[in-house]
Amino acid sequence: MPEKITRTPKSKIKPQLNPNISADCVIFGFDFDQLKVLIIRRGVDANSKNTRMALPGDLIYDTENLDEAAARILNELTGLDGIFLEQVGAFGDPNRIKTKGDQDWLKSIRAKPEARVVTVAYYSLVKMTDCVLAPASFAMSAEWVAVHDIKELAFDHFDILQAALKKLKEKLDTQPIGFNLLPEKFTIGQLHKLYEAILDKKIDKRNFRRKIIKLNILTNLNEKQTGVAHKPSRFVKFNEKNYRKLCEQGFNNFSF
Amino acid sequence: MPEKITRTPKSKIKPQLNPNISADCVIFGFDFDQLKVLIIRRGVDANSKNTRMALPGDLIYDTENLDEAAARILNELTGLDGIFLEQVGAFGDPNRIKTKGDQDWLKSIRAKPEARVVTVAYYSLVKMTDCVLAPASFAMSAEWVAVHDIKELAFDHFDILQAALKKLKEKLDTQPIGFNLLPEKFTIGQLHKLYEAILDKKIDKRNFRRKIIKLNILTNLNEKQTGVAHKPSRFVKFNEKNYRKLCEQGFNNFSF
DNA sequence: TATACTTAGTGTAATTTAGACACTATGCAA
DNA sequence: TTGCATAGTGTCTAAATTACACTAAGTATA
Repeated sequence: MPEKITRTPKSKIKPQLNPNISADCVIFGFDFDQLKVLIIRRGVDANSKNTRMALPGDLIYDTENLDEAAARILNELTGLDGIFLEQVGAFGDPNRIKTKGDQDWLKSIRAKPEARVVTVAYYSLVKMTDCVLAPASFAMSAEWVAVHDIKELAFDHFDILQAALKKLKEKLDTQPIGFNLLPEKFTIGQLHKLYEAILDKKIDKRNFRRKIIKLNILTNLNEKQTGVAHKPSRFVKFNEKNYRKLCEQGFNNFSF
Repeated sequence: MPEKITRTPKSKIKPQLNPNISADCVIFGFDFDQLKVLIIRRGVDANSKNTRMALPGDLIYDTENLDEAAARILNELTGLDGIFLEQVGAFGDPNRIKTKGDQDWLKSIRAKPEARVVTVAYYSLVKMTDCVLAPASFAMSAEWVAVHDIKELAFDHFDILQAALKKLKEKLDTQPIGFNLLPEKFTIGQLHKLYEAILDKKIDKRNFRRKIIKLNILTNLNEKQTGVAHKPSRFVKFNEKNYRKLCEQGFNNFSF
């Protein structure tokens, strides 16, 4: 039996950043058209024009667990709490932060820029409109960038992004997590477009509708779109109760 | 473009163990009946009878990457090289090594037993008969234990084992990795039993055979079982060429 | 040497799922 | 009033899944 452990008062008062372990977040959003990622820019110095694009991340405190560290980073940058967050994995090549450009940057922000750092990557699904982007301690600025437009990132962040994308696609195949990227009210057409954006392929409209409707996890709202230059769609919302019921039955296939 | 980096001579000559990062391995084996895991025992002191069961693991060197660290641990314990090895994820609760029993043990083997350690877990599939179990630096002894019989392990190793099992099951759903647990020559009946052991459920014999045979990744050998008290089965072997061909076509469903 | 025991090896029918495919409806814009 | 854009709907075919029961061949035993 694990015993109850109290943290040392010291660490409670002054939590220490661990120089060897960081957390990075791949924060996905959807603008009803493309899959986006929240990318931060940091310069070598405060006024630098020589900025680098990277995933938001930070060293972790010795008092927080990995999930908490990721949630903290997400919160500092977006103001959001209680968000879908899942680990991608650990990335720890000894040379992952050793290119010249990365080192110049690190020297400006870390006490021990040359320390070996293993990072634990997370991915998160957020409603873009809920985000209030704040200049967090670790970022000069933050912006949404279309996944397709990202060709290069600092450190090994491009690899991390690709791993997160892969994980997201796999997850989407077995669980309807896409709702996390949409507002409370949405249309089936928007959901359809979201799946196409994430899976990066065309999905037949009628087959998609049939399959998602059969799951019985959408509740029809008596409300139509307004102000759109086409036939308005009915709004639906995600039915969490039915979803839980479905999960209990051991539901695990939702691939297209 | 990442620049070419040379390691400092210092770290080449005297690699340092990083006190904050470890790797743990969940090494699976199959004895034609049950799914087994390689479990080590360590005592508080050399002659201790008060041993604890744990997963093999060790702090990592600052010069090796995470995959290499896991491969090193696997190799030190089993003598094996070039083995299926996949990351499960990082486990880093600040209290994961803080129970009294764990600390007593750690004090006997680590320079900084109270240091916060994040561990990166891997799982591996090996042919049990190929293993030559050696008392590695981090183990008093090693033994194969049936997964079903493991109720408790040191640290958070029980959680890690469960996560590895989950990952293994998911992987088995999309790729025929089970061959790694069987000898070169095996029977379809043995493979069938392996799937039942891993997925922990009965699978219809005829449906299993039909599905695996249709994949065309088994080569029939002109050799029968001998010395078995029943109708002998024909041996087959895994056909890697056909498997690669299959993978190129984007094969990804092998669930039962 | 006959019988029991054990696993090998085989086919079919019913149901469910996946995939391809085309038209009408409705609101706004020009 | 016409055009434009997306909403919303059904059917057919092929493929996959599931459930299910007997004979074959070798060893062990009485």
